Amino acid sequence: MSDKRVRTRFAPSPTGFLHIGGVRTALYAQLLAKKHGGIFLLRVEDTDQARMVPGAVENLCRTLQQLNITPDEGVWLDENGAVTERGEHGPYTQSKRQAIHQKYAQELVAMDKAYPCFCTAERLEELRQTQEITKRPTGYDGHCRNLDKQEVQNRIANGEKHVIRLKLPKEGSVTINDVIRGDVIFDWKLIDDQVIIKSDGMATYHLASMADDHDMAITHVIRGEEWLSSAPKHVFIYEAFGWELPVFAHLPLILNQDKSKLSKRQGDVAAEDYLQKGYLPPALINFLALLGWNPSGEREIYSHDELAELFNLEKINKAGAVFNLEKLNWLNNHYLRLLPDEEYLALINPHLPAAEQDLEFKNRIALLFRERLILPSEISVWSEFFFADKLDYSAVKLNWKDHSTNEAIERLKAAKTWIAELTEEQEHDAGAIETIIKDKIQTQGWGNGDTLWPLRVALSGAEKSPSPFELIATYGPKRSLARIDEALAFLLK
RNA sequence: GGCCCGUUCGUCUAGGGGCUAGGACGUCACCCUCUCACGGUGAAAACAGGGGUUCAAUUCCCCUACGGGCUACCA
Repeated sequence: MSDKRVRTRFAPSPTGFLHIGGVRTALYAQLLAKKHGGIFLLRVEDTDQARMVPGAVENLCRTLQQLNITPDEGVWLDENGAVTERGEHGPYTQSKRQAIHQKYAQELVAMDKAYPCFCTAERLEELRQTQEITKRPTGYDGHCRNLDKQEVQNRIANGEKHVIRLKLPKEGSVTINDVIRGDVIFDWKLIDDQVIIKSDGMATYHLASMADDHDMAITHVIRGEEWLSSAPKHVFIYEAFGWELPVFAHLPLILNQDKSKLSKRQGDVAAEDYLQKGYLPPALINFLALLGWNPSGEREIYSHDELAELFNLEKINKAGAVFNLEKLNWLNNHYLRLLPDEEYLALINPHLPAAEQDLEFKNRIALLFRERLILPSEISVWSEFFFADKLDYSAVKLNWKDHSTNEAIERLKAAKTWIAELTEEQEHDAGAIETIIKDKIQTQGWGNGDTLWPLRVALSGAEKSPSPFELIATYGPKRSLARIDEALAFLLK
């Protein structure tokens, strides 16, 4: 490679949500640009008017920016959240480049590398059906490939509807050099004369994307594997114009559990859904980066910056990768635990009852369950008993194993006096509380189990919960004593 | 059907002509322990199959099987 500046791009079409696979494609493009001090740009491919979804561009940009995959150039969201463009190579929205695409198409026609085609949709449909019935490969039969020039001019002058097709070689082969897959050879005779300008005047992907990649000085075309089969057409266009080819990298697909292409049916594929559920951007980035690429070694955790430093196209895997939600969950828990307390608390607070006014109490609860959470929203289930007016003890056993109820009552009464004696410094210190209570238990000659179990169940109303020391520290003495009284009342009833 | 791509534990992967094939998630066991979670220790778990090449193939080549992508006036 020459030392020219690396320029990569992510070029989605605004047909709805941002697919999680698209996020990875965008991420790799950004990572490569970052690594080489280059430019990562966002271009919107909206040449198919029929599939346009209102608001999709904003949504796309917002999701990308939330994930810190903000483009250096091209389409982006300004401070007010409005869609704008920046950069010298614009416009970056393909529908605004129609005239440019038209000009390139005419040049191709002039060079005899493309031709107008007047075939109707009906004729094409008939052709396909005949081919299918006779079990021949489907494809355009070249009906308009060699029309008389004068006839073509007349028909166009008469306003006859037409498209422009590529005039591909009929023999020989073409070799695509892909950084990930090496040389891939295709026979020209098997490749269709692809439509590059539709009858509505809009270019198709094949022309639009190549023309724009060239005009925007893209050095590395990073895209999904589904494009590999059409790469010959793209190389043909580049070579027809004598343009220097970009580096091609066709990424392996992200798959469902059953190895089919990741689809909506089998889980969430929209990046925004993950964000909304509470998956953290660094966790998502870490996870996606390692889905199909690995810098070698045994590390699992990488920051966005570290990824940019280590990234390289050559180490991308060839095989598709199953989207492993379990691992994403593990990563999210990991990143949740790494968050500064302030940020963590801000994330959790919305999931705690708004009616509870004691913010300190709520914060202690949030911190208590931190290592158990995969998603912030899960706090509401874990912490439910803290906010309940009354606990229901009927479903749990307050006495330890085969110990008696009277024994449980005795231990709970003792615990009340211990809690009442806690100093202000001790009352929210689980460690100190543990030392004190264990010491008291020992002086009494009691056992940890027969004392701590009733105490913990009295405080939580549940068989499974954090330790009684943590519960006391989280509740504070007043609420702790009230809970124990509730349990006592239940036992003495 | 045709063309193209792929195949290391269940999953993500490391490795690469000679290794006890390594790590992570998940699973299981044990430890810690009043329960759960965390943490610690350990276990089960893979080179798709068949031919070559080679002193030696999981690694290189070929074939088969299986999986996937493409086969639009969609991207």
